[in-house]
Amino acid sequence: MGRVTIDDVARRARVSVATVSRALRGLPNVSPHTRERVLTAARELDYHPDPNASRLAAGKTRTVAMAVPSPSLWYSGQVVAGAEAVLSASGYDLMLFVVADAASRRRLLAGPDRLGKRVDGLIMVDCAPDVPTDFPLVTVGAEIDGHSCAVIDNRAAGAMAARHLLELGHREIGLIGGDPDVDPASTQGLRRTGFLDALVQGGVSVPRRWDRDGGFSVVGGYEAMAEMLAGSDRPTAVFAMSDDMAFGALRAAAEAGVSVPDELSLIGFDDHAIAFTVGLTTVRQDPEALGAGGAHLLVELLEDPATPPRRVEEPTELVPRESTAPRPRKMTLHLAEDRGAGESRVEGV
Amino acid sequence: MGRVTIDDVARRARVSVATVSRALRGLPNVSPHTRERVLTAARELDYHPDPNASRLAAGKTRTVAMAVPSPSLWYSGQVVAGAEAVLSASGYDLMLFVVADAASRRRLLAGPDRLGKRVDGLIMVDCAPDVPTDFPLVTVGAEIDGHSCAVIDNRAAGAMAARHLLELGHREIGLIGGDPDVDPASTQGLRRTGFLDALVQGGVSVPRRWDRDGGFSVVGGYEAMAEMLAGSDRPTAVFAMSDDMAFGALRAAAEAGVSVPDELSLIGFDDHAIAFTVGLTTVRQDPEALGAGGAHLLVELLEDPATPPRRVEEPTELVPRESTAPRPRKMTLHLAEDRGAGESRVEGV
DNA sequence: ACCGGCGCTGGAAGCGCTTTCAATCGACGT
DNA sequence: ACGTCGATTGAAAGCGCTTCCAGCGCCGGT
Repeated sequence: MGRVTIDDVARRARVSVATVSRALRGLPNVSPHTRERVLTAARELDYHPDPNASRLAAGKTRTVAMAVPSPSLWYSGQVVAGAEAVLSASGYDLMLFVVADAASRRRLLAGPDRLGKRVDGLIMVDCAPDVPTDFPLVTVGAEIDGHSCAVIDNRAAGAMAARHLLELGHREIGLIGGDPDVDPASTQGLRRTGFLDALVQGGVSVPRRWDRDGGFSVVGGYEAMAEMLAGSDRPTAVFAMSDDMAFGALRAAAEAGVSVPDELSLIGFDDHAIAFTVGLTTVRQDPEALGAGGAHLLVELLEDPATPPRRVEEPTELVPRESTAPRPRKMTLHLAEDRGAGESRVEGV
Repeated sequence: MGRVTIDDVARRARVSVATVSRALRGLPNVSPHTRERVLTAARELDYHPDPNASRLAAGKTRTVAMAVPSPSLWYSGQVVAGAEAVLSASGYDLMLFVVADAASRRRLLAGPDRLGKRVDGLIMVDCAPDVPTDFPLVTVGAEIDGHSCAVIDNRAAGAMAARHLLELGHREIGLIGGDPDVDPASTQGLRRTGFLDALVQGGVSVPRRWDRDGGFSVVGGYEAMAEMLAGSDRPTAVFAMSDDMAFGALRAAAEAGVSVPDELSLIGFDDHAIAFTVGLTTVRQDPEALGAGGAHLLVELLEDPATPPRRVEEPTELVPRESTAPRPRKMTLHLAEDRGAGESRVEGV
């Protein structure tokens, strides 16, 4: 088995290999009768063309690569799963590359050694090529000129979280995200500015000490929240830019004896499968759909290289649960007459 | 770029393509001087051999496949990440296949169409080939004769969970696992019987109504626990065979007003990144190490096909946290004289 | 000085498939 | 009945690399 070549099929069907090749690939100019004979012969022999030979001769691999920065994130897993499903349905194989740092990302594209010769196209998850390229690629999560992408409206989603907090009356608001100085055009940059801008519209701004980097990991979120809570003054609400970080934050709050949502409202992002479990209010996105969308886009592009770039946007949705609540009322009395200095607060119901 | 062939290098180095091929691959019978010239030429031209052409001619792809049943599980993500790291370090590319059902699994191996011609070897995660095969493959999680594997001692790990519960004094114990009638030799079969057997050793058996299938998903665990708690009598402790299910179970308990660990102890399995967040007692395993181990095993096998099968076992560890506690004390008074019937219970401290 | 070897090289035959390009065969038009 | 055109089909030339095999200097041995 596995040793059947196109010659065997040709011999059995009593035609030339050229005809077999054409018949099997559904090309025109093959009489129905001949085609039938070839197909039968191929079936009987359990023939399957050697993909490498095809590739060598034709330049197609029926394989696409996927570049993922952090494969162990829940989000990444979902995206990959979504993409795999449509790719395999379309007859493509999936090659997975982890591009944790810029170096490996560059190597992936710059070096035609790997990619170009091994795969027909590339799906980049939440990252983009460092240099422009004409290699067939689409992005998921991130957006970049000249290429199709499957994304969510991160600005709007961030704003959604902000408005939710604002509507609950919160004014002292913290943020657990990634690097505060990240590229504003990146996925997390948009989410961040969308959130911050909406807050500003509501007259609220986030002081730097409440704007922390949680590294998008559970323990990162834990530490960020712990530090925020250790400060002299605390926010009454916090937006964690991923549910993973929110879970960590929840723990930190519990350990600090800060009750959620009574003293602190927390909203996450993703609607991680586990989120409902702890009653986490969050902004839902569907990474599996994103992955599937990206895969569709790429297949479309490979099928017809002339396809112009498209942008498909998956919806996003606020999922209110138990981790957010109206801001605890605080009355602020200005005691003008009293000892000259400022103000003091009295907590009320 | 990318159009450089071995001929170009040969021409530039003023040697034959045969020599270039040998020199580049470090084969013997090339004089140091010649080799140097070839390497230089290759570098200057930024030459990279076409993997497809090599494969066609030599039969090697420097690519390995990974078959994963449920790619979106936290466990799977970790395994893949671990494997990817060592594979890419060893110069192999990773192809990912999702084999959700037996059909796709069979197709993957039986049909030499895909695998055999595309990859040098295969890593099967928590699953095994349906038919014996001599294709180079190793398993992760599962064990199977004749092939190397990277595993944990599921029996021992299951027993560990059982003993923990037993030591806390629990006697009414429930189980949230997969299909109760699963193959006892499979990953979950071993974990299950390890747990059950250890319980029996402690004189405890799990009645069927407390032995539920949680499908290894969060909501599956939720539903399983909800049903268990809805019954007339409840266990005082439950072992969820994955943390995901445990998270769901935790939620179900909360909704049922059953306090953990006061009224119900819950122990999970995995030590999911989020587990510490909810104080889940669990049995830790390191899926990333498993993936890395499997990858090593496969690389070893590919490098030297004569390598005999090896079994590497990763350690497992009980991580006691807040979700388990001593069994609530119950005194059972046999009121012999009283109204004939059996017994009644009085809860004590 | 002659011969068997050994180390290094180049020539050339594929690996299995795709793709011109030319040849073949009817059918059709006049 | 003859030339033509389109639909089919086959022969053959690669795709870029590996590898078998033969050729060639140059060594030590006799």
